[in-house]
Amino acid sequence: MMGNTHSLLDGLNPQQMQAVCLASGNMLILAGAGSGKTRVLTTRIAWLLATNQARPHNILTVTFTNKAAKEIDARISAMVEVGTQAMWAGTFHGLCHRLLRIHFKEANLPKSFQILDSTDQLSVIRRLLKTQQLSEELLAPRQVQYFINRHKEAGKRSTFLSADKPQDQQLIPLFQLYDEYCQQQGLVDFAELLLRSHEMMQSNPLLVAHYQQRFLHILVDEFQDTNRLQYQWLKHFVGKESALFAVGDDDQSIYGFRGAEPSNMALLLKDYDITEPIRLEQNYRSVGNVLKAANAVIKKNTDRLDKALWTQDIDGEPLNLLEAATDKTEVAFIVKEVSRLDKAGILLDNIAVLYRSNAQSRLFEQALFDRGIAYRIYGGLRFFERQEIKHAIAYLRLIVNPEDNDALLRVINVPTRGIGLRTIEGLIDHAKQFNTSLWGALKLNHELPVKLANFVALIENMRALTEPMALSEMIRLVVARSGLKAMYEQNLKDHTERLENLEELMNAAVNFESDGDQIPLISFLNNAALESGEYQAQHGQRALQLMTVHAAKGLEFDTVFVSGLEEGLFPHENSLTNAKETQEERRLMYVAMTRAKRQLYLTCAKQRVLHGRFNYPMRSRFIDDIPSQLTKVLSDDYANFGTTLRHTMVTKKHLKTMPNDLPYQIGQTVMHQKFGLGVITDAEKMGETFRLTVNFAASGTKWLDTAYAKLQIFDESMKH
DNA sequence: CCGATCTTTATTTTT
DNA sequence: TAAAGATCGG
Repeated sequence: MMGNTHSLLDGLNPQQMQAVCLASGNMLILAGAGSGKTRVLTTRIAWLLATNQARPHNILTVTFTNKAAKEIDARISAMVEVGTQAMWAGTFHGLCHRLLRIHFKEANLPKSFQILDSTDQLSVIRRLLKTQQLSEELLAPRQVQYFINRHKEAGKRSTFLSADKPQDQQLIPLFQLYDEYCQQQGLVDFAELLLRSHEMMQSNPLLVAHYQQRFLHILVDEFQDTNRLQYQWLKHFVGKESALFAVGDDDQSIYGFRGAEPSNMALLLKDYDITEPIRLEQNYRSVGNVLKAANAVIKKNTDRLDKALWTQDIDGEPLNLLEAATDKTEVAFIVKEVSRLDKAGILLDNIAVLYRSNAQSRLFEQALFDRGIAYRIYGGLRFFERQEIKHAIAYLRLIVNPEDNDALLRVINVPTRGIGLRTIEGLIDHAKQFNTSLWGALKLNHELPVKLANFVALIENMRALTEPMALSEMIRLVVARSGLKAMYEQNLKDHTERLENLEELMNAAVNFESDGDQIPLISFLNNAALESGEYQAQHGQRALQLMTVHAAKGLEFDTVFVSGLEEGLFPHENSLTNAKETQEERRLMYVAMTRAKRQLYLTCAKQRVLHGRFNYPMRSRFIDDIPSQLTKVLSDDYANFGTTLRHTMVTKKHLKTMPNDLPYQIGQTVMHQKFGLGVITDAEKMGETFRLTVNFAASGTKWLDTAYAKLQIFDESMKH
């Protein structure tokens, strides 16, 4: 089983070598972007195995995404001959889930507890607000959700909170009520997975001893993204005999919104007496120009441990900059460029299009489809969050556990079967009265209205029929019998896609049919909440990679397009009021740029449709932070996109509202003496003059009358 | 009391 | 734009 140890270590630089071959003890590796972080992590595992310092079951590897976990597993398998099944590798949430399944009793959970994803969580909260007679206007469900999650991620239960602010007086009891409801229903939200297993370990020295003995090596990737609870959770596993190996980069901390505390890195040094972390500062990924540009952007952040990332590589080509006329021409340009690169021999897998938010993927999808370019979108509308999938899953959940109120409410009238709001309210009252589940209330009543009786019969009938079936067959039957299939077949608008997704659900189920440990259906249902759904087609096929910047972390590509670089989109407008969040946006930009090995394109549009409206954003501050000698400005070549352009501009809305004698153009950048630079977003004729709506970079939106306001048309050539 | 249709509204990032 | 809520006709 001994691999060749020397070939494992070939080509590592001294710092990487030091990290891989650490003898014992805990260590933090400060690893800049592209410095071989993942390589060090995986090589260390392979080295531990190859030199017999550890067996697979002694190793616990924690990552942040399922994709990263798979990647690590694949790389190790390629390096060593030992099977890695006994190794525990996964996300914090995945690992906690595993723990709770094994030790459900110690965690005080029912055996068949279900995981609540964020959408489910929100609807539970909505319903809770309703039962408490609290109007959503007074207390936004999202705010309640944020309150609960934020505290759980800090390791706090409602009972440990004191109402400092007046609003907390309402929120704390809600938090408590929510937790009671989840406990009673056997529901576990994402943060609860962590908190619950943390508490379980805390009160269970035997378990702690067991796992400390088992896991001699605990490796954590992307350590800068751990939150306080995750940090405390990790501590349970680090014993006298075990070694914690954490890898991170504070410049790549992009999960602040999820409670990530980059300060955990400093805490780690202190708590584990690490005097000197190992620093990996040589970048092996990107050419000089890309690295210089990325450094110029990140340098503007104040809260950072300054690092000196350098490369031996050549400068390479300048970065390509494009300010397109519209979001459509931006996409058209990128797609055309991709097709050119493809023909020039760059593999499509090696090209990525990145964007700030998932909604931006639609335009690309359309354009790529039209052009016949293979593409693969990661994330996006998560497979298991689509309504048709949720409906199907709710039926399955009801079959497993009829007491599942949420599942029942979701499908009792989907497809519509004449059970309306009144009936359901009556049912809820009835259940409350007899202190039972909704299903219990249905069974209690012997004179059920026909429609309700039919529903009960349907569920029981499906349960009986599917009992002997394989999982995928079971899903097929449920989709057909429940009427979901017929419902989507009738609905011509989106029927193909939804039916295809249901079909895909059956395909995904096949993978769980041979899961020996558990009842396939149960393990399938639980994975549904945690897996983001890499079940998209085109597996193995060479395809252009599309994803959010968040999803791209840890990956690298020959050529990278960062699109939608506009103020309000990237940096996102929700982050502009908060300096901390603006810094996170900047780190996000840094992550995006450093994904590129050889070529980097930065693009933005002067006009963009957002939430179904036209917007005229300024280009992103991040573009202006890059020294102009590193960039080359491209044009989106109007002639080629004339059709798309005309299509966008000549909408009814524009014909109606745009006075044709307007001396300016919508979308034009103008300079105002007092307000500075801005973009004209709207115009209205007011008698002889016009009232312009101008979005100023510094001071926001203003209305200006052309009779008074002196606006200077801002010449593009002045910028560069 | 249901269900279809109109209206409103809220839109980041991930597990 | 799309999903959730409010309204209206049967």
